[in-house]
Amino acid sequence: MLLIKRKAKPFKGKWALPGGLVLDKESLDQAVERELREETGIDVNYLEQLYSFGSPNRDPRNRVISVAYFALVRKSNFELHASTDAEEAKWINIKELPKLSFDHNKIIDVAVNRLRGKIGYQPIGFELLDEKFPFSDLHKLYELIYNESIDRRNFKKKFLQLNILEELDEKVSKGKGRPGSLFRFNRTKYFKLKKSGVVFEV
Amino acid sequence: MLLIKRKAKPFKGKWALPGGLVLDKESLDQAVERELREETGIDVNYLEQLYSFGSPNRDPRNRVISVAYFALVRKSNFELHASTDAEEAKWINIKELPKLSFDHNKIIDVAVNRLRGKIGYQPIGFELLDEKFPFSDLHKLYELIYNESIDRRNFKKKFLQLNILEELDEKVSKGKGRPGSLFRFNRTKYFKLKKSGVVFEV
DNA sequence: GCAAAAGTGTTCCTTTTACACCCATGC
DNA sequence: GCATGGGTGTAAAAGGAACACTTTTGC
Repeated sequence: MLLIKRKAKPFKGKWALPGGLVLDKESLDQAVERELREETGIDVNYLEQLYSFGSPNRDPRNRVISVAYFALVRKSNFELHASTDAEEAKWINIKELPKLSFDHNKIIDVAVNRLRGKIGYQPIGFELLDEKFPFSDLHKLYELIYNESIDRRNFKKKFLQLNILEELDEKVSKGKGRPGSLFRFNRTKYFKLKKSGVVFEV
Repeated sequence: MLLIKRKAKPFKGKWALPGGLVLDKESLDQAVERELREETGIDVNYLEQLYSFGSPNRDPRNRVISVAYFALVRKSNFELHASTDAEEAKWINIKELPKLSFDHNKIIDVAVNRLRGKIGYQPIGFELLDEKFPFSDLHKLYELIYNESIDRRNFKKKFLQLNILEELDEKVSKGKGRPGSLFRFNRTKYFKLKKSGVVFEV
């Protein structure tokens, strides 16, 4: 999770999700991208509206209705384009989340469930991986999100049968063990297959 | 679809989804239930937040951000509790929708897709059927929503295996043909199974 | 040469699909 | 008695789960 440290009251100094107010002439999506850029300096790969939160007392100041979005970002993207210092925005392991400002823990819960539900039938996992990745990264990603172990061989078989990955001629070594081929998600193939009625399902 | 005829400008006299403004001290869900009651006189069985629409010019008057909900209602409920006259609120077959006010056609698109996506893994179809229903009603419902024919025998086999329906001792005749048993969705059974990790999937 | 990770196939079992005949009722 | 819809079972095919040994590298 990418969190920011709040600079103003309420919850000053506590961690929170980035966010802000929608301007008069922009769409919701535009507002999200703008706020994210302003507060964390990143451009996102994937953006999806999550849910709108509107309990009357979720903000101690005023009535605030938040349209929450969730984004997927390659960590490498962030490291390259970061325009803020580490004090203000920080990646935090989702298993070590502190108590956040407002109802933001609840929002994260909803987001994680959405991701878990969606990654099985939409190829959004690639938005979290580098463009070229060893197969084990994909495997570990699914295991992480589902929070359970998946048979390596069956997973690979199934995924390769979908025919949306290309295996490259490059190999990469992770320090120890046999180096593995790099793979790349072929968006074009995916959309062609989707159009012709084939469904992605892992 | 349950539509209302607009009484005020803009789009006066045209069909639209029921809706209105959120009051200061109510949650979004409460606002939906209130508006629905005020404009159509019904209480809903099932309510789910759908999506928030916020393009800057979706309403010609002001900037309006709409948090859309979708509800499922038994038609019989509506006929009983209707508190409005037929001029103001009306059921319209979804295959015969006129062009609606604002971006409401788009909202309905999103809702139909949500329903289609969800009915396969959550037992929300029952919210559209009477409490006791012949099996053929359930079958027809799924065929209608998926817009494709489903083998009657396989569908029944699969559904009964889920073990969340009870077959009653009553039979009902539809005028012609052999009368069929009535069934009832057993919510308690469903939640027990869900808790124990069994997944509903049709 | 040993530890670590990658590559690869087969068998069994479960699930899904396709499909046809009989039964109860209204007219 | 005929038209209509309801009730039921089986066989073949496909898909998913379980599982072990070999290869390449770093140290």
